[in-house]
Amino acid sequence: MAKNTLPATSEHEEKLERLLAVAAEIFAEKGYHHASIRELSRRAGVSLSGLYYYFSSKEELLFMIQERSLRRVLDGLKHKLKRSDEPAGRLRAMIGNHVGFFAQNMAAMKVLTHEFDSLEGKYKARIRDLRLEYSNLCTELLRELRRSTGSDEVLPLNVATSALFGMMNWIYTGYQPGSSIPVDRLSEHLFRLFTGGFSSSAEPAASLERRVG
Amino acid sequence: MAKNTLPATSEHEEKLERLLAVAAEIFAEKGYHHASIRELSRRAGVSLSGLYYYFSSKEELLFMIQERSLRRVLDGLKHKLKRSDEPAGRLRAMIGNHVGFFAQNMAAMKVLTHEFDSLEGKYKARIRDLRLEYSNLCTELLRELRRSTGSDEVLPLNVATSALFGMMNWIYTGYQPGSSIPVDRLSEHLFRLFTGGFSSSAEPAASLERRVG
Amino acid sequence: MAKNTLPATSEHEEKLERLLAVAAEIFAEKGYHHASIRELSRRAGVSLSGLYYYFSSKEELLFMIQERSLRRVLDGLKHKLKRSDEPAGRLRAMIGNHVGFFAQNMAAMKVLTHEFDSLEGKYKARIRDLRLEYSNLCTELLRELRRSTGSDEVLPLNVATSALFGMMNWIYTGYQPGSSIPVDRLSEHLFRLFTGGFSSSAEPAASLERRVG
Amino acid sequence: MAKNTLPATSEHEEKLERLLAVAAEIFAEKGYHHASIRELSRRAGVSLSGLYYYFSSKEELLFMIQERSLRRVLDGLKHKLKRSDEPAGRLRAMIGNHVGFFAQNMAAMKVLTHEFDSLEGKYKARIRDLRLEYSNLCTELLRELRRSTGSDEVLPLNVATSALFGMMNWIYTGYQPGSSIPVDRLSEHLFRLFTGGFSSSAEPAASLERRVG
DNA sequence: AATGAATGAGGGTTCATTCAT
DNA sequence: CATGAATGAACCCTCATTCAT
Repeated sequence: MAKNTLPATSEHEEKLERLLAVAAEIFAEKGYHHASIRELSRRAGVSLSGLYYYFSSKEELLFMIQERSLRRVLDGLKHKLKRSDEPAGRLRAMIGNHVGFFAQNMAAMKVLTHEFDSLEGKYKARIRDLRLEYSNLCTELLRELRRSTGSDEVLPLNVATSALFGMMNWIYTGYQPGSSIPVDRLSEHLFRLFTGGFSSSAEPAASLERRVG
Repeated sequence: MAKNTLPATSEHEEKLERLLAVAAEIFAEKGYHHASIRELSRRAGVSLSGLYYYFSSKEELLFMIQERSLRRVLDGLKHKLKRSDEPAGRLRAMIGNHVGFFAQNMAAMKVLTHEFDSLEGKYKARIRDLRLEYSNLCTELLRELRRSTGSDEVLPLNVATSALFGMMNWIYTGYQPGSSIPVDRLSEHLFRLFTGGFSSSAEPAASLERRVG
Repeated sequence: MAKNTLPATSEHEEKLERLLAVAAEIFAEKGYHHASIRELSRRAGVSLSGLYYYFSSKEELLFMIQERSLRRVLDGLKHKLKRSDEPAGRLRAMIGNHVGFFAQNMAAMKVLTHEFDSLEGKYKARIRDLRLEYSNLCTELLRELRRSTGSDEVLPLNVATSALFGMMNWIYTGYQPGSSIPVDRLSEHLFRLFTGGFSSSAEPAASLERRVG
Repeated sequence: MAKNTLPATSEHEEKLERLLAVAAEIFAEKGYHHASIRELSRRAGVSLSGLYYYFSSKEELLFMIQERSLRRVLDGLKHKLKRSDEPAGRLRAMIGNHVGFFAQNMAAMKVLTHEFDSLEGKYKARIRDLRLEYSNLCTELLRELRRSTGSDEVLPLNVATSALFGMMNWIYTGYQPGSSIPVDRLSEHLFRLFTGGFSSSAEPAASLERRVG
């Protein structure tokens, strides 16, 4: 009976999405605090006050950008993990998912990695929870992998997780579009670099030192 | 009497140093753009206008913090590199130097890693040069190491460098003082994690997959 | 069927009346200028733009609240005055009417007493006229009373009128519902307090001083 | 030794006082919420931001106006009460003090009587305390007076206090400068009007009714 | 060497109101 | 009748910086 059965993405949602994209670009370029709603208004072609129909504060804007990015990364990851049972493949999927998403949503991901502390109160708490969920999931993958390779490593898993995220998030620092390696290759490089050190345990490092000593 | 014969470190320099330290803390806490000179004035116990005797703009303040940190890291590294000839030891020295410095100058190092894009014009150019020098030096260490282990890796060295810096810089994200591993152990963990993957080349990764497959 | 034959109180009028009541509450709570049409929209469950079908501006809203209240007070008073011929009874009726109406329409009456100056132009003029009519009627009652008691008071009647309104309007300042005296008693108190001073002329005050001196 | 021994009123304090006076005028004219800091800036000949050197928010401005007025009224009253021991004289002093202060500081006093609810939080609490102190002191004066005249009135003292403040505060509603009675006479009128009713208790009112009935 | 006082530019946000649908 | 979406004007406030002293 209804003229249009509600589409998956309403016009309203579409416009909000577009605003979030533009805002993410500005936040990524200038940093959250230096960015101005007035510039968003200009770039989006919407009046300053008109923006507030779509969000209720600059901070909510930041929150929405971070939340949607994180959710999409997490959902993508969970979906991919269903396809693989063996630990190395699962870690490879995780890295591929993260790096791939980063490459395709550079602005939003930069905001996600750089502007967590710009949030406050409830917003911050909710993003912290999501981040924790993501990071715990990742730590779990590492635990599986370690168990499967039988290495009795002393490297604390949280340090490993941190290092892995550091590698993945830093790689696009100072990135110039077009000047770089295809995402697939990059992911594979990072995967090997990390698992090489992570799975080889203390011994290979020792052997390395012997070899080079 | 000798008030005016310039001592090795003049009173003026000492006070500037103190201001830089306080400023670094504020910048680290709130981010450069959100931080306010007023707060520096408050925390340092100096009048707002009095501050401008020691620096000429907020941006110069940011520049000085970054420049001094980078120089000290670089100088420390160069000094330590003199003591060792073998590639693995030299890389270990580099990681130890960076992580150690980070742990001891958390605020300044956070500013260094987070606020490069907040600089502009000449300031930005000069910090870029120093960063490049540091990063090139690091890439050189990796090249030495690869040559010495004989691995004909396809992993591009700039990717490796990026990944290494990512690991080192990320490790103190969300750091809570007192709740963590001693710096020496942390450095060693990172060293092994990185070199394990970096030096084992494609083969170990392949063997890993065989093992887990 | 009779949807379009205008009833004594049309649906339209009923809804307007409800809106005026809600608006009066908001204006009383926050003051006219601080109150927002958005809040009226929220509390009344009508869309922001939907409101403008019932009134054409925020100021008209304020005007309507004041006008209707004043008219009802005035009409009530005139009606009651028909029942009594003796001056004291007529003044008592006036006070009872005012205080009673205040107690039953606290919000609207607060708006009436507090927000006259928030009106402008024609709206203000029309309310001023009504206020004047009310106040003149009241002054007339005082004149009757004075004549009947034969007191040759020097107290100017407009001062007396002002004082009387002050007493009546102030009494509900900081009023907490339920914590107070019944309206009838309150009216009687005010009536006696006022007439006691008003009718006793200069002499009793002198005697008072003698007594306490 | 000091160049100038600090004067009772520093230049800074003088300027603040001037700003408060101008602000009080604007608040009195347009109401707190409708008044704009921009207009204060214009009328005071100080830049918008320059104002914030003297107060930290619009609400603090309102608070300072109310607090200083109240304190001056209270201090003036306490001082005058020292001179008189007999209850009627003390009440007369109270009314004279209040009305006199109102006449000389019309703007500030209008703000004090109209904009209490525009305050919030701590500011509101502190003004409420002062108001309470004033109102309690006034109630005490009434209690003394009643005791001394031996009248066993049933009129509750808080109603009497309310009525008295209502009379005093309302008298300048719609006041036009120059068009009015001298303050002294006005005070005396109000004093007699109030005490006449307050002290004559139920009997005179009864006699009045008999007379007029 | 240091400061109190002042400023222009710009920030985020709210508001009453309108208009196509 | 009623609404979702949009707007221009105005709001309070903060900031880095300056300058006379």
